Amino acid sequence: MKNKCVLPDENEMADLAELFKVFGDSTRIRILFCLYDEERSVSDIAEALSMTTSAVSHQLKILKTNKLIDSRRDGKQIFYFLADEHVHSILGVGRDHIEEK
Amino acid sequence: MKNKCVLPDENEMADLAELFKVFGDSTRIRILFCLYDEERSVSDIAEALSMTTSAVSHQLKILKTNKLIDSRRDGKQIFYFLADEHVHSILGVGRDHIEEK
DNA sequence: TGAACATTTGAACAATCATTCAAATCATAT
DNA sequence: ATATGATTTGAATGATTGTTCAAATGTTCA
Repeated sequence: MKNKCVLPDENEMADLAELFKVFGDSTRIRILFCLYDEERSVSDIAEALSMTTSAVSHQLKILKTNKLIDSRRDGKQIFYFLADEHVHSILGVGRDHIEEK
Repeated sequence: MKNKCVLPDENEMADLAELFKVFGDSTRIRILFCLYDEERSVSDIAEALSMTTSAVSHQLKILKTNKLIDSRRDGKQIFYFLADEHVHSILGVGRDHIEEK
Protein backbone atom coordinates (compact mmCIF):
# COMPACT_ATOMS: atom_id res chain seq x y z
CA MET A 1 0.00 0.00 0.00
CA LYS A 2 2.33 2.66 1.23
CA ASN A 3 5.39 2.76 -0.99
CA LYS A 4 6.95 6.09 -0.14
CA CYS A 5 10.06 6.11 2.00
CA VAL A 6 10.80 9.17 4.09
CA LEU A 7 14.36 9.61 2.92
CA PRO A 8 16.92 12.20 3.98
CA ASP A 9 18.04 14.73 1.40
CA GLU A 10 19.63 13.05 -1.61
CA ASN A 11 22.77 15.14 -1.27
CA GLU A 12 23.13 14.16 2.35
CA MET A 13 22.86 10.48 1.50
CA ALA A 14 25.40 10.90 -1.28
CA ASP A 15 27.80 12.63 1.12
CA LEU A 16 27.26 9.87 3.64
CA ALA A 17 28.10 7.23 1.06
CA GLU A 18 31.24 9.16 0.11
CA LEU A 19 32.30 9.34 3.74
CA PHE A 20 31.92 5.60 4.29
CA LYS A 21 33.66 4.94 0.99
CA VAL A 22 36.76 6.57 2.45
CA PHE A 23 36.62 4.19 5.41
CA GLY A 24 35.98 1.28 3.07
CA ASP A 25 39.58 0.48 2.23
CA SER A 26 41.89 -1.63 4.36
CA THR A 27 44.92 0.52 3.67
CA ARG A 28 43.15 3.66 4.81
CA ILE A 29 41.77 1.84 7.87
CA ARG A 30 45.29 0.75 8.77
CA ILE A 31 46.55 4.31 8.37
CA LEU A 32 43.78 5.63 10.58
CA PHE A 33 44.58 3.14 13.33
CA CYS A 34 48.25 4.01 12.94
CA LEU A 35 47.28 7.60 13.72
CA TYR A 36 44.77 6.64 16.38
CA ASP A 37 46.91 7.67 19.37
CA GLU A 38 49.58 9.94 17.97
CA GLU A 39 50.63 11.91 14.92
CA ARG A 40 53.11 10.35 12.50
CA SER A 41 55.18 11.33 9.51
CA VAL A 42 54.58 9.84 6.08
CA SER A 43 57.72 7.72 6.15
CA ASP A 44 56.89 6.47 9.64
CA ILE A 45 53.49 5.31 8.44
CA ALA A 46 54.99 3.73 5.36
CA GLU A 47 57.51 1.78 7.39
CA ALA A 48 54.97 0.69 10.00
CA LEU A 49 52.62 -0.58 7.32
CA SER A 50 55.31 -1.94 4.98
CA MET A 51 54.22 0.26 2.11
CA THR A 52 55.88 2.77 -0.19
CA THR A 53 55.68 6.43 0.77
CA SER A 54 54.01 7.08 -2.56
CA ALA A 55 51.15 4.70 -1.91
CA VAL A 56 50.74 6.09 1.59
CA SER A 57 50.81 9.66 0.34
CA HIS A 58 48.08 8.96 -2.17
CA GLN A 59 45.81 7.61 0.55
CA LEU A 60 46.71 10.40 2.98
CA LYS A 61 45.53 12.87 0.41
CA ILE A 62 42.17 11.15 0.15
CA LEU A 63 41.85 11.07 3.92
CA LYS A 64 42.72 14.74 4.21
CA THR A 65 40.46 15.83 1.39
CA ASN A 66 37.60 14.20 3.25
CA LYS A 67 38.56 15.91 6.53
CA LEU A 68 39.36 12.67 8.34
CA ILE A 69 42.94 13.72 9.05
CA ASP A 70 44.90 16.94 9.17
CA SER A 71 48.60 17.72 8.97
CA ARG A 72 51.37 20.03 10.06
CA ARG A 73 54.84 20.50 8.66
CA ASP A 74 57.98 20.24 10.79
CA GLY A 75 61.05 20.81 8.67
CA LYS A 76 61.22 18.27 5.90
CA GLN A 77 58.64 16.06 7.49
CA ILE A 78 54.90 16.34 7.47
CA PHE A 79 53.00 14.91 10.40
CA TYR A 80 49.48 13.63 10.03
CA PHE A 81 46.88 13.15 12.74
CA LEU A 82 43.20 12.34 13.07
CA ALA A 83 41.01 15.37 12.46
CA ASP A 84 38.53 15.00 15.32
CA GLU A 85 36.66 12.68 17.64
CA HIS A 86 34.18 11.68 14.96
CA VAL A 87 36.82 9.51 13.37
CA HIS A 88 37.37 7.65 16.62
CA SER A 89 33.60 7.26 16.99
CA ILE A 90 33.08 5.86 13.53
CA LEU A 91 35.91 3.38 13.93
CA GLY A 92 34.55 2.42 17.33
CA VAL A 93 30.96 1.78 16.30
CA GLY A 94 32.22 -0.23 13.36
CA ARG A 95 34.27 -2.43 15.65
CA ASP A 96 31.25 -2.97 17.87
CA HIS A 97 29.26 -4.27 14.95
CA ILE A 98 31.94 -6.72 13.91
CA GLU A 99 32.73 -8.14 17.32
CA GLU A 100 29.14 -9.03 18.10
CA LYS A 101 28.69 -11.48 15.27
CA MET B 1 62.23 7.50 16.94
CA LYS B 2 59.35 5.16 17.62
CA ASN B 3 57.90 3.94 14.38
CA LYS B 4 55.75 1.05 15.48
CA CYS B 5 52.02 1.52 15.48
CA VAL B 6 49.93 -0.49 17.89
CA LEU B 7 47.48 -1.79 15.35
CA PRO B 8 44.45 -4.02 15.86
CA ASP B 9 44.53 -7.48 14.34
CA GLU B 10 44.96 -7.36 10.57
CA ASN B 11 41.87 -9.49 10.05
CA GLU B 12 39.81 -7.18 12.20
CA MET B 13 40.91 -4.14 10.21
CA ALA B 14 40.15 -5.95 6.96
CA ASP B 15 36.68 -6.83 8.22
CA LEU B 16 36.15 -3.26 9.28
CA ALA B 17 37.09 -1.99 5.84
CA GLU B 18 34.71 -4.50 4.26
CA LEU B 19 31.91 -3.33 6.53
CA PHE B 20 32.38 0.33 5.62
CA LYS B 21 32.71 -0.60 1.97
CA VAL B 22 29.13 -1.87 2.12
CA PHE B 23 27.99 1.50 3.46
CA GLY B 24 30.09 3.27 0.86
CA ASP B 25 27.58 3.23 -1.97
CA SER B 26 24.75 5.72 -2.40
CA THR B 27 22.31 3.12 -3.63
CA ARG B 28 22.84 0.94 -0.58
CA ILE B 29 22.64 3.99 1.70
CA ARG B 30 19.31 4.91 0.13
CA ILE B 31 18.05 1.38 0.60
CA LEU B 32 19.10 1.40 4.25
CA PHE B 33 17.28 4.67 4.89
CA CYS B 34 14.27 3.28 3.05
CA LEU B 35 14.27 0.45 5.59
CA TYR B 36 15.12 2.71 8.51
CA ASP B 37 11.66 2.71 10.07
CA GLU B 38 9.85 -0.24 8.54
CA GLU B 39 10.28 -3.36 6.50
CA ARG B 40 9.62 -3.23 2.77
CA SER B 41 9.28 -5.58 -0.16
CA VAL B 42 11.73 -5.54 -3.05
CA SER B 43 9.28 -3.97 -5.47
CA ASP B 44 8.35 -1.32 -2.89
CA ILE B 45 11.98 -0.34 -2.53
CA ALA B 46 12.49 -0.34 -6.26
CA GLU B 47 9.54 1.96 -6.82
CA ALA B 48 10.48 4.30 -3.97
CA LEU B 49 14.02 4.66 -5.29
CA SER B 50 13.11 4.62 -9.00
CA MET B 51 15.25 1.57 -9.72
CA THR B 52 14.71 -1.79 -11.30
CA THR B 53 13.96 -4.70 -8.99
CA SER B 54 17.00 -6.42 -10.39
CA ALA B 55 19.40 -3.68 -9.37
CA VAL B 56 17.77 -3.48 -5.95
CA SER B 57 17.92 -7.23 -5.49
CA HIS B 58 21.63 -7.29 -6.27
CA GLN B 59 22.30 -4.69 -3.59
CA LEU B 60 19.97 -6.34 -1.09
CA LYS B 61 22.00 -9.49 -1.44
CA ILE B 62 25.18 -7.63 -0.58
CA LEU B 63 23.52 -5.97 2.40
CA LYS B 64 22.18 -9.29 3.65
CA THR B 65 25.45 -11.16 3.14
CA ASN B 66 27.09 -8.58 5.36
CA LYS B 67 24.37 -8.92 8.02
CA LEU B 68 23.15 -5.35 7.67
CA ILE B 69 19.63 -6.45 6.79
CA ASP B 70 17.53 -9.57 7.16
CA SER B 71 14.39 -10.81 5.43
CA ARG B 72 11.19 -12.79 5.76
CA ARG B 73 8.95 -14.22 3.11
CA ASP B 74 5.21 -13.51 2.97
CA GLY B 75 3.64 -15.25 0.01
CA LYS B 76 5.23 -14.12 -3.20
CA GLN B 77 6.84 -11.14 -1.58
CA ILE B 78 10.00 -10.92 0.48
CA PHE B 79 10.26 -8.21 3.08
CA TYR B 80 13.59 -6.78 4.10
CA PHE B 81 14.44 -4.92 7.29
CA LEU B 82 17.49 -3.60 9.14
CA ALA B 83 19.30 -6.33 11.03
CA ASP B 84 19.97 -4.56 14.31
CA GLU B 85 20.62 -1.29 16.09
CA HIS B 86 24.23 -1.17 14.95
CA VAL B 87 23.08 -0.16 11.51
CA HIS B 88 21.13 2.76 12.92
CA SER B 89 24.16 3.74 15.00
CA ILE B 90 26.58 3.67 12.11
CA LEU B 91 24.27 5.75 9.92
CA GLY B 92 23.76 8.15 12.82
CA VAL B 93 27.41 8.74 13.65
CA GLY B 94 28.12 9.22 9.98
CA ARG B 95 25.46 11.91 9.74
CA ASP B 96 26.90 13.66 12.77
CA HIS B 97 30.27 13.91 11.09
CA ILE B 98 28.83 15.39 7.91
CA GLU B 99 26.56 17.96 9.52
CA GLU B 100 29.30 19.52 11.63
CA LYS B 101 31.46 20.63 8.74
C1' DT C 1 74.07 27.11 -5.31
C1' DG C 2 73.99 22.32 -4.82
C1' DA C 3 73.37 17.96 -2.42
C1' DA C 4 70.43 15.06 0.38
C1' DC C 5 66.17 13.85 2.41
C1' DA C 6 60.92 13.90 2.65
C1' DT C 7 56.88 14.15 0.29
C1' DT C 8 53.92 14.75 -3.62
C1' DT C 9 52.30 14.20 -8.29
C1' DG C 10 50.71 12.12 -12.74
C1' DA C 11 50.09 8.49 -15.91
C1' DA C 12 49.36 3.61 -16.56
C1' DC C 13 47.89 -0.86 -15.27
C1' DA C 14 45.06 -4.28 -13.05
C1' DA C 15 41.30 -5.25 -10.24
C1' DT C 16 36.86 -4.25 -8.31
C1' DC C 17 32.11 -3.11 -8.73
C1' DA C 18 27.19 -1.26 -9.89
C1' DT C 19 23.89 -1.46 -13.43
C1' DT C 20 21.59 -3.53 -17.37
C1' DC C 21 19.35 -7.20 -19.74
C1' DA C 22 17.54 -11.63 -20.40
C1' DA C 23 16.58 -15.82 -18.41
C1' DA C 24 15.62 -18.52 -14.44
C1' DT C 25 13.39 -19.58 -9.87
C1' DC C 26 9.73 -19.35 -6.46
C1' DA C 27 4.96 -18.99 -4.73
C1' DT C 28 0.10 -18.53 -5.48
C1' DA C 29 -4.24 -19.22 -7.69
C1' DT C 30 -7.03 -20.62 -11.51
C1' DA D 1 -0.50 -28.19 -15.08
C1' DT D 2 -0.30 -23.54 -16.40
C1' DA D 3 -0.42 -18.77 -15.97
C1' DT D 4 0.77 -14.71 -13.38
C1' DG D 5 3.32 -11.92 -10.20
C1' DA D 6 7.62 -11.34 -7.28
C1' DT D 7 12.24 -12.04 -6.88
C1' DT D 8 16.69 -13.80 -8.05
C1' DT D 9 20.56 -15.01 -10.95
C1' DG D 10 24.41 -14.75 -14.36
C1' DA D 11 27.07 -12.68 -17.86
C1' DA D 12 28.47 -8.44 -19.99
C1' DT D 13 29.56 -3.65 -19.96
C1' DG D 14 31.24 0.71 -18.34
C1' DA D 15 33.08 3.21 -14.62
C1' DT D 16 35.75 3.69 -10.51
C1' DT D 17 39.91 2.91 -7.90
C1' DG D 18 44.45 1.33 -5.42
C1' DT D 19 49.17 0.53 -6.45
C1' DT D 20 53.38 1.10 -9.05
C1' DC D 21 56.92 3.71 -11.22
C1' DA D 22 59.37 7.68 -12.50
C1' DA D 23 59.61 12.43 -12.19
C1' DA D 24 58.76 16.65 -9.77
C1' DT D 25 58.35 19.62 -5.72
C1' DG D 26 59.61 21.30 -1.17
C1' DT D 27 62.85 21.85 2.82
C1' DT D 28 67.18 22.02 5.18
C1' DC D 29 72.03 22.45 5.54
C1' DA D 30 76.77 22.93 4.00
